[in-house]
Amino acid sequence: MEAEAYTGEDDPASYAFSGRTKRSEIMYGPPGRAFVHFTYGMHHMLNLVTEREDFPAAILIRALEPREGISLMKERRQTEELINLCSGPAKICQAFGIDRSHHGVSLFSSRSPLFIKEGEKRKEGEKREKRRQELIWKSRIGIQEGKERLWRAYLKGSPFISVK
DNA sequence: CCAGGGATCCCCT
DNA sequence: GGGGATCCCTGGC
Repeated sequence: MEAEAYTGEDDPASYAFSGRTKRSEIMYGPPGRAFVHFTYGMHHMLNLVTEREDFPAAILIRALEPREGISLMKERRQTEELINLCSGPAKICQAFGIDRSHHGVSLFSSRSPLFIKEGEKRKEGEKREKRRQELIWKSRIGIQEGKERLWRAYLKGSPFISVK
């Protein structure tokens, strides 16, 4: 529902800005791996490594619409508000139980403890999407820069995002 | 070796 | 709208 791109060594907000370090190393690896980042002493954030090997890039998963496992997510997040379960990068990790143990796992493999799955086809009788949902591109959250990089994308009209 | 700061969230005012 | 919680990577000395 909402994600941000961090790409290249010339992106000041990317951990690859200062080149290959222990922290940024995974961004130089093959695409499809989980990059779990720990910050502010208490929060995890989930990224998907993208681009070819040796080119540092990742997508930060910032928000999504909860579909399954709602009750477990509510318990982990200590809230009854559906809208508050996954409306932020650290909230997602809390709701899904993602931590550093997931760092480096393949998000493309169904054998992983965490992976991306193609969406189910709509069931008979369910409302069919008339057209592709439109993406809105804005500047990234928490990054101090102008509008030179509109690298945050979210589904237009979705209530399940972190910031309007 | 140590200080600074961070891709956040929650609670208070 | 502001501050605290609280870990760890990075860079500078």
